[in-house]
Amino acid sequence: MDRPELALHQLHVFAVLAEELHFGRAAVRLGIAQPPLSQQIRRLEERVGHPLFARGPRGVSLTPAGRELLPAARRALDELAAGLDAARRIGSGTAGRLRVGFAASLALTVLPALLRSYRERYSQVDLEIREMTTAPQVAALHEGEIDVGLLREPPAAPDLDTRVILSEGFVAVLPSTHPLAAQRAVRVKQLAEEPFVLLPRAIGPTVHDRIVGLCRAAGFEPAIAQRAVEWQTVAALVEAGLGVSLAPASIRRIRLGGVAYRRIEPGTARTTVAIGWRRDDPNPLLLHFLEVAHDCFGSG
Amino acid sequence: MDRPELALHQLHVFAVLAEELHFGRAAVRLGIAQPPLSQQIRRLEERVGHPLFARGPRGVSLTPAGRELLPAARRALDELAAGLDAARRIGSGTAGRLRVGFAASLALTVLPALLRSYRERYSQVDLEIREMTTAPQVAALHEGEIDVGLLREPPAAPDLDTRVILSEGFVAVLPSTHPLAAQRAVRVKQLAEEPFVLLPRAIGPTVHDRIVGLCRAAGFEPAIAQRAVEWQTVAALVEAGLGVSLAPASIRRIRLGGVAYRRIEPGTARTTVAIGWRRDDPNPLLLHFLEVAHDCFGSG
DNA sequence: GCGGTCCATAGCGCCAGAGGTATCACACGG
DNA sequence: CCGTGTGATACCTCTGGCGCTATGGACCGC
Repeated sequence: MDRPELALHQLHVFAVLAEELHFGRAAVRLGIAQPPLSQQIRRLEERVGHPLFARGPRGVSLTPAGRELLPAARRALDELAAGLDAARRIGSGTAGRLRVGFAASLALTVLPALLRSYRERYSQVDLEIREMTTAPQVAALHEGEIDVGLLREPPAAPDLDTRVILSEGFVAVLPSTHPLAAQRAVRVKQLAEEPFVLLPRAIGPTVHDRIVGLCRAAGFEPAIAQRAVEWQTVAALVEAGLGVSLAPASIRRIRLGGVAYRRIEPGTARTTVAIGWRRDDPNPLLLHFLEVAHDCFGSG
Repeated sequence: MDRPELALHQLHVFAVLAEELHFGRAAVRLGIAQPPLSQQIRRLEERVGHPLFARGPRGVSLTPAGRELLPAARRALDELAAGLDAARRIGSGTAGRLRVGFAASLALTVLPALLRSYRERYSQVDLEIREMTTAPQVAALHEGEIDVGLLREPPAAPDLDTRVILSEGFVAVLPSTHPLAAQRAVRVKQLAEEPFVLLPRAIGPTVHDRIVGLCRAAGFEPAIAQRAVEWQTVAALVEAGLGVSLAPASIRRIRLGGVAYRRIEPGTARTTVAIGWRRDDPNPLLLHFLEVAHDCFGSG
């Protein structure tokens, strides 16, 4: 590509004059005096190599060469104005596309609140959310496949930054008719003989292993009677009496009439949810997303 | 439309850097040193208001804002390069559109030679030829409907310039078997008893009236036995024995085996063909057309 | 012929910015 | 730990060209 021969400024002047077809009026519209306008046009014509306007005593008219150049000039000006505008919107983070990965265990808890808040503030941003477990999220962040991830138990990765947005305990999920639901807190050991409803391990290996780990720490292997791919379904199955479950506390947001959530004892076990991103990612949308997350979940 | 905020030059620099993704190489391609390139990019980024490149130690990459601006910049640059090129071609008269009016009596004589010569030299010019008699041509020139006209017996019009490209006598058109074809020249009077083949007056009133005038000057009213809208047809009808004709000498270019063209006496009557154009027309195609006409038909 | 309209020309002041050189800061690899 | 390659920074020069005012010159209508 050759160096551009024309100045955009002159093309603008040209376009205005081509509309007015009158040096005086065009100069007024441009906010300059008439002689400078004449100069600009002359300079442009010199660069083009041919006259663009035919000067008459009753105003001016375009020459064929001018008629040919005009649409190109207009398109170029519009193109740039639009492109610049779009670039600025993206640069300022008020528009663009943000690809968000999330762990399945967050699909009905932190994710909706976060996305809703974000959408409210940045309605022009195209959010692309993708469900994936923690390890693939880390890989996808590295590959640039996603811009931000919502991770359970964030691993430390060299090029990634993470911020914990939620640290929560576990709760027992019980049918409200269950005897244990009468207690304010449930000892994990008390669930030893109960059938369990859990997510398949493949969906959320991290949280799955934590839950199974809790049971083992209490001295039993949970008897998994039923699997369900969404926490909502897990809750529904518990409500239907198919079993009990242990889940991160944020599951409380799923409110079902026949389900009771009870603090467990010991309550020391906690699981963290973090937001992760490429440390060197300059994308302003990311910063905004982090801000929104901060506002949503405190200074976690 | 607002004043443009960017300099095309910077967009060019931007586009090159976006291709190379390396300040050093881009600077070489641009033929400048590296620091000025850094400055250009910085200036552009300042105007846009956001970084366009993410600088890394192993080269640079585009930010989302940069990715958004790049296609717009490229399109604008291409647009302008193409538009400028087209405008120059038109300005220099090597491309464009030229609307040519012509009198029917020239359709098979001067017109083809002229157009062929012109097309050879200016192959990119879009020639639009339109058959019309002299008076409408003059009007069409005034209206800007045509750019140049080929006129029989050009009238003097205030805003039009004309140049005679051909001044020719008349010839008798005879079947080659006709007794008069044995003579080298024919007196008009000798045609008094012959049936005539002529164009309808509406097609070429000027030349038609000149021919009828020749007969009257020789003392008779021509008996028009047949009309034909093209001179080629006239010649063919003469060949077929339907009559004789009088025609401008350039009709000789229509070569038919059974037709003889003979000089007439007295040979003083001449008809002129002129090229006409708007005096103030800046169209360079017109100048070229006049040049070609000059070369084709001498400095007449 | 005179004033009005319209564009071109001349000459001037001024500064944004393009380009240069020299040097720095940083990251990475041996 | 030091060389190498990357881009950034500092500082300088110089000029292109933008805009101004004042004036010229062509044309038109009254």
